[in-house]
Formats: sequence, structure tokens, C-alpha cells
Amino acid sequence: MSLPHAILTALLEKPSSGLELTRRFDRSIGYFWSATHQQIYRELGKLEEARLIRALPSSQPARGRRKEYEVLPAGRSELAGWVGRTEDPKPIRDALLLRMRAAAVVGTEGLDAELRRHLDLHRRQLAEYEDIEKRHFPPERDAAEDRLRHVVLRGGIELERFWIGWLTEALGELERLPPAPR
Amino acid sequence: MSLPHAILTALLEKPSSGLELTRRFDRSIGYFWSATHQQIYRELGKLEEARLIRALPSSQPARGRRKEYEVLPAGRSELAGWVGRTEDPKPIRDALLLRMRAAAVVGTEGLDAELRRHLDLHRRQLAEYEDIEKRHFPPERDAAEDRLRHVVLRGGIELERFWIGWLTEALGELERLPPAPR
DNA sequence: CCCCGTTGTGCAACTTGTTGCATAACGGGG
DNA sequence: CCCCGTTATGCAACAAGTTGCACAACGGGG
Repeated sequence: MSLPHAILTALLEKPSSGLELTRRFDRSIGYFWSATHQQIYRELGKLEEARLIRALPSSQPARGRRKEYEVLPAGRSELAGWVGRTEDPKPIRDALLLRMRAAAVVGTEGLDAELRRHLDLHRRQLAEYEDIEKRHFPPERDAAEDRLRHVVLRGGIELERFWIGWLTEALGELERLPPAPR
Repeated sequence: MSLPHAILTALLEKPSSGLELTRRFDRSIGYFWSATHQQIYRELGKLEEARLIRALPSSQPARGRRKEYEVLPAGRSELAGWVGRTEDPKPIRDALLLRMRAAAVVGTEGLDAELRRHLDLHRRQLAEYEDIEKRHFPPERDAAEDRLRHVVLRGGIELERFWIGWLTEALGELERLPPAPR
């Protein structure tokens, strides 16, 4: 259950409204913990009720009215505690690997196109990450906390490289296969 | 929605009962599409109702009584169609990357231990994969369909290597950090 | 001044996945 | 022959994530 902690992190970096958070989840934070606006609004409600965050007094409560939140001390310590908490890595659940395995049984028809499409998507994502890296983390200018963020970004970068490599390999294997497999 | 297709694949490879499937999901198939016995039983029920699979006649229906399933032709074509279907890659949602990012804001306390623990887990998993590779895919003996399965396994292997690399890098960064970050 | 597109918040219903537990059949040891 | 551990199936309640839509405020153009 990490969504609340993702939100706390985002709000600590900068107090925001729900929609603003949603946008930021479409960019930086969401690169490793995605969430829809629905999840975010619901969770903001819960966090407020739990007194981990509060709405800035300036924003009076009314539907359709912008409402900005900030993290309370209780929220910060909750997050600090969570950082060191133990949680097993989630087992992989990837549809593409599954498709590949299924293809070994019922034939590969249509799979190559999908692999190529993903390859393209991952290349774009990689390009975007590398762009961010260039802009946010110029060589040897990292302050202590920036270096942690940089490591996270490099994780994203290397993950994309992994996919590009695997997809390329998989496509090669598909082509090398007998023309009409089943 | 890939669980039904994971089950169809598994059943095509070998007709099985619910528990047997569960065990196989703890090993091979589950390495890239995990599922609990609950999900599996529920899904078997749905698939049977949809006439994509059927219980083998030998196994009479009774609670606590072993019930073996096989895939019907309709199931096989459903799976074949699914293989080439289009589906965007799911955005990453990884708690460890998130923790790292949170650590940049509230401090890294306890994070290093968790990273080391994961590093160990990933090393074990890698060793297991490499063992499977050695046993199931000896060099230059791959038949056509084995090669696809082999590519899938190599995906798992390289993914583990990615994590090991990243965790090592991240740990290095943590150590290099000022001793009392906040 | 009012209409309409944009910004922003939110409810409700649904799907998927998790957890805890209940229950039935089977087989071997006392 | 009956007790109990193992094998096997399953219900129910919950938690998390997704989708579709409703509705309020705001601001600019006609």
C-alpha cells in the first residue's frame, strides 16, 4: 500500500492540489508509481481525515473549488518510518512475457507487430528519461538529495534499456522461426 | 486481463487440477504471471462456464474431490487470438524506487538494510533461473517452440540482473552520502 | 450578460487481486 | 475403525485499481 506514501512524498516536494498532483503523477513521480486522478482524490481524502495532511486554510471548501494540501508533521514521520519498512518485491506480472509463452503453444501470429510497437514505446520512454537526466542532473553537480533522485531515474533508464534489449532479442528469435509455426 | 490466458496456456501445456495449477504457478508460469490458488479456482469456474475449458469426465463433481481440466477448441482459439492482441505496457509501480525517492526528502534511515535484503533475494532468484536454464535449455538443442520459452526465461534472467545492478549502484550511493542526512 | 470550454473535484460501479477461513475426501497409524 | 494430517476445493470479505460520468467554479468571447 504505497499510494499514500507516494502522495506524501510529492506533497513534501511541493504542496499541491489534487489536479496538480495528478499532473505530476503523469510526469516524475508517476514514472515509478502511477496513479489516476480518482485514486489521488480518494487518497487525499483519507490522508486528510487521518491528519497526515491538511488543506491550506486559504482554499475554502467547496466542490469544484481548488483545494491545496500540505503535509503535517505526523505525515512526515509516517513517511520517514515507511522508508525503512520491509516489503517483499512483488512477483513479476507481465503480459508480454506471457504472450510469448502462449505463442510457444498456439502460434505466434500477430505477436511480432505487438513486440515492435512496444519496442518503439520503450525507445521513446528512454529518450524522455535521458532528456530529463540531461536537464536535471548535469555531471558532477549533484547535491546529496539530488543524487538519490538521480539513482531513481537511472533505475528507470536501465529498465527501459532492459526492455529494448529483450524485445530486440525476442524479435530476432521470432524471425528466425520456421515460417508457419502450427 | 491476462489471468485466464495464463491458465489456458498452462492447461494446454498439460491438463491439470486446480491445486496442480497452483503449484505450477509457483514455479514456471508464475515467474512472469503470479496468481494465488483463490484466483485460479475462481477463474477455472469462469472458464468452464464460458465453455473454454471442461472438466475431464473421469473426475466426478464433488467438493474436495480432485477435478482435472482440459482446454476446449474454443479456448485454444481464444488464446491464439489473444497472443496478437494490442495492449499498452503497464506503467511501472515499484515500491523500492518510490522509497528511494521518499528517502531524498525525509532521510534514508533503514533503507540500506532493505536494499541489501532485496539484493539477496534477487541473487537467489537469478541463481534459480540460471539453474533452470542449464537444465531445460542446454546449448543448441532448442526445438522451435523451446526457443520461445527460452527467450521468456532469458527475459526473467536479465530482469534479475537489472535489479542486482541497480541495487548495487543504489547501495553505493547510500554509503557515499553524508552520514546524517537530515 | 450568458454561453461554453477549461479547470478542478468528486461519486459510483466495476474488475482484479489478497487474505482468512471452511469444508470435504483420502489414506495411513494406532 | 477412527483419528488426524495431507490433499484439494471453495466461500466471503476486503483492498486496490480502473472507468465512466456528473457537477461546480471560472473566465473569456460574442
